[in-house]
Parts: sequence; structure tokens; C-alpha cells
Amino acid sequence: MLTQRSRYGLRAMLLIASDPAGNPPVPMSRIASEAQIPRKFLEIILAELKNANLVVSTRGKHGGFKLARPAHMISLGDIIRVIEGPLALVPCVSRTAYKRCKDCRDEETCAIRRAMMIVRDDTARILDGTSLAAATEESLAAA
Amino acid sequence: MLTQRSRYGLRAMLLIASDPAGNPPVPMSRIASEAQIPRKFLEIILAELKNANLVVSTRGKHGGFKLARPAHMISLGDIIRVIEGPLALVPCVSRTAYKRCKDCRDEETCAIRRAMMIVRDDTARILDGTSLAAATEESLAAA
DNA sequence: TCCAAATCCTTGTGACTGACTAGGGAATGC
DNA sequence: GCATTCCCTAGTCAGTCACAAGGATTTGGA
Repeated sequence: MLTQRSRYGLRAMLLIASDPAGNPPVPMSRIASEAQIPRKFLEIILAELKNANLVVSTRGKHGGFKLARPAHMISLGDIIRVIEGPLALVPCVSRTAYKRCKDCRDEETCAIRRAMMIVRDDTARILDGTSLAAATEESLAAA
Repeated sequence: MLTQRSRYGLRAMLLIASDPAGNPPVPMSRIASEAQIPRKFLEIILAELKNANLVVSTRGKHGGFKLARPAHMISLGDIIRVIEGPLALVPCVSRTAYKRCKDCRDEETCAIRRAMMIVRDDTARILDGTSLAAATEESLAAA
């Protein structure tokens, strides 16, 4: 299960993405109210996203947040990895944060690893294959 | 990421499954030493697995644990669901523990939900499709 | 120049979970 | 009746989750 943080993060990013590209940056307060995210908690989340170069911020009056790249270049996987951590279910199959399982006898013949590898690949294929642009279009089309 | 508990659980189950079917039950102490799991922690895990009817136990001398069903009838998904919880990344796409996301506007048009649904289906397909029997065979074949 | 609107930064908190440990009770086989 | 098992109730200790408070800093505009 994703944490609340991750879900908030996804919602915040979708909201920023749905704002027309030429517009001024979206202030945090608007994200908080429209996406129903506690203001102070959102601060932390946006800081993480900013730190990971998924959004850029401008300070002062009329400041706020914009996507750091066009919406079709940011995937749901990108966002989840930043906030939640690696997509893999076990560290020994993670691409972004590989770590040997501490008491694994033999990685090559590990039955668990095999299944987890396939799961990881499928998960990554879907989450990295869905961009913010695709996601927002979809929900507009459905509305 | 799976918790340590879940990984221990999977390892314990694989070990029990790899013991020939006609053999006497496998005592906890042997599982602990062979699978490198802290004894007292393993106790909790085996209790959960027993409670979920994945293993049966016999007490007293020469007691221990056996699979409750043949190894090809227990999937990795079964085990993970018991110890870790639902496979879904968000509650609103879980089959075994559905719960509406508390502040979701419209489930039908939710962009996040769509992607998560596909991920859940793929994950379940693989983990439910891999039995203990299949997993142990695989690792023997590779050795 | 000074205010208001915005982000940035540090700190705190209360509940919960994860990963164990301790210690005794109860059944069973020889 | 005794050793070998599982069974059951607690307790610990560090870390994470989901927030909240309060001020410092930057910026645009009146």
C-alpha cells in the first residue's frame, strides 16, 4: 500500500499538471484546498518533489509551483519513487536502489527473487509508462 | 517493499514445502536455523500462517509444522496477503480489502485508480500464479 | 518604503508499526 | 515424569506516518 504522502503527492502533481502551461505558478494554498491536502503536510511533500527536480518553485508574491518538465515527461513512477521509495518488493530486484538481501544464500537460484523480478518489471512498465499528461487526459475524457 | 516479516514468512513456507510430503512435521527450531530467522520472531509469523490456514501444527515431541494444502495449492500471493496485507497499492483497487479512498472525488474518473488497477491485476496474476511447488522446483532446477 | 503574499526552514508530537526479546504454560511421545 | 515441542501474554526500542506551530526569507506591488 502506498502511504498517504504518496497519494497526496500524486494528487498534487496531477493538479499542477492540469493547469495550463503558460499560466503563473500554482500557489501551495490552492493545491491544498483543491486537492484536499493539509497545508503544512503538503509543504513537506512539495519540498521532496522539488528536491527531486520534479517541480520548480518561485517565491514571493504570485509564487508557487510548476512542473519542472512537460507533463508527458513525468511518470507516476517518478513521483512514487521520490516519495515512497523503490517500486520493487524486495531490495535485490530494485533497479534504482539495489541491495543484496542480507541473508540470501544464492541470488541466482532464489525462488522468491524470480517472482519479484517479474512483478517489479510489470509494475515499472505501467507506472513509468503512464505520464501525468496521459493521466489527466484520461480523466478529462471520462468526465 | 515487503517487510522483513513477509520475507521470513515466504522463506519459512518454502522450507516447509521443500520437505518431502510423507515426512514428519518440520519443527520450528529447524526452520529458524535453516532459514536464518530469529526463533521468537518466527513464532509470531508461524502463528499468523497457521491462523490463516496455510500451515497446520502438531504439538509435543516430534511436533512441528506442515503445509495445510499441497504445495501447488498455495501461492506466494496467499502468503503475502496474510502477512503483509493486500497486494493493491491503494485501498480502492483491492479485491480482498476494498475501501473507498476517503477524499476521492469520483472513483470512475480517477486517473490514479486506473493505473493502480492495472498494477494490482498484474501483481496478483503473477503472485497468485506462482505456487510454492513451482517456486521450489524452479530453484532446484537452477541449482 | 513597506506591506502582503508567498515559499523555506526548524522543531515538535502523538499514534502507530516493525522487529524483535523474555518467560512461562500446555500438550505430547517415549 | 521428563524432555521436546508448540502456545500465549507481555514488553522494548527505534523508527516512521501524518500531521501542526512558528518564524525567517523572498518578492511584487501600492
